[in-house]
Amino acid sequence: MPKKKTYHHGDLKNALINAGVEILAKDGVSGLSLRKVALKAGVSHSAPYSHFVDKQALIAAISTEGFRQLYERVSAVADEYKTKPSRQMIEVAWAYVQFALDDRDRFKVMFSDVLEKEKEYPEFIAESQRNFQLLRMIVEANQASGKLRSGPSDLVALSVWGIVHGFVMLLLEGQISHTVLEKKSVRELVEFQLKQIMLD
Amino acid sequence: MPKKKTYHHGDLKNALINAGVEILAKDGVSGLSLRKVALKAGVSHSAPYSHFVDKQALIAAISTEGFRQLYERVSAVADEYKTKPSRQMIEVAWAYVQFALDDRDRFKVMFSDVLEKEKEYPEFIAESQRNFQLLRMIVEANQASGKLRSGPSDLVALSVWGIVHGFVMLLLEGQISHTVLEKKSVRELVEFQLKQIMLD
DNA sequence: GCTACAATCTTGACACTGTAAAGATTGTAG
DNA sequence: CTACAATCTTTACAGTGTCAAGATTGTAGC
Repeated sequence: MPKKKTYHHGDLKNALINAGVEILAKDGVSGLSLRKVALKAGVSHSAPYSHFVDKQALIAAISTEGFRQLYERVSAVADEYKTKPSRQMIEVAWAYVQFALDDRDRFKVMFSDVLEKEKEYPEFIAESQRNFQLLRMIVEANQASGKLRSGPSDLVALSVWGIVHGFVMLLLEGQISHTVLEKKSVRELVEFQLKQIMLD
Repeated sequence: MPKKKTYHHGDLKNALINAGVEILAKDGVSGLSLRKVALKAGVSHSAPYSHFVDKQALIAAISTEGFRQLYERVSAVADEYKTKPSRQMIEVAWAYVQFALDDRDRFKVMFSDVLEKEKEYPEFIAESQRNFQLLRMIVEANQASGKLRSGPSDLVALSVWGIVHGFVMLLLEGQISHTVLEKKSVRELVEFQLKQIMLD
């Protein structure tokens, strides 16, 4: 897609989101400023305000887009292992972990307190709930094949998400001791985590 | 403790930490600025630099202090239920959750990406590992009484921490759907989470 | 095709932030 | 009592989010 230097950018909104993701990957969350994002997108420092009322709004958009991509990846994996109940859960969890490790700072932004008033961003809420519903369906499939305890699927899904998400967070924060990481690979650790909660 | 208006504050370092905690509770993480902290402590905006090289360093100190208090509470509860293996784990988890809910923003700061280069703050690392070792001991006690699966206690501790911590995070981020929260109290949800991983 | 409008982008400004440098004040070791 | 080191203030600067005013441009209606 060739870029003409017109006054009107054409697709600035998405350009800003992408620029934000790149900056996030390179400079981390503390390096993410509206002005840098604007600069990277090749517009003036105030241009973003035509598309986002706030810095928070841009962050919300970045997070929302992140959830969309997460959904893509997880649902693809879930689909791929649809016929293998014994592996589906671990592969889904692994995809989740990889997504986090792939883009650590974006993942952190998606879940951490950077976005303060989530309630004000309905798209963000919708997209994150869509992810939860996906997990819930996967959980129900696993319950049906006896891989997971029965019980309210939303609560069990919460457990599964919690155990994996908690692990990822501790991993990203560097709170998992070096000695543990030396003994097991991350993949093995995820597997171990899941085995604690899964039946067999 | 009466405050004399001397040039030398006397205990500015701790005063700054406490001021930081207060501001965190009132204005959240985005409202936490070095200058406000200094103002609240009654000193000039540059005074903090005599005690902390960075804003990050102050945040590290706040987090470290938070971990100390968390240790206090968790170890007290663990001790209290030392002779009741059936309840110890849930009470410990509940104390953890309450600690988070008590001071949401400080808890978030302790675990979220606000503190970027944790490695540079050995006290912070030490204090958080001390907490993990405490949990590990509790886990070993629960393994001994058959409440938890056997296996490497550090890994099992990781699972327990992960499942509770993940739940708390999702709770704090408002990612737990309203409908779930209507059906069960938070305490019940914690219990449900733990039951997924505990034996009986 | 022309025109008026609305969307988009730029410029300039402001208050607030973290941080550095230089100097003022004070406790304390010798 | 004095010199020094620790502590605190003052001043300054670049970077930040945000707002208001104006410039540019696509486009709907004639």
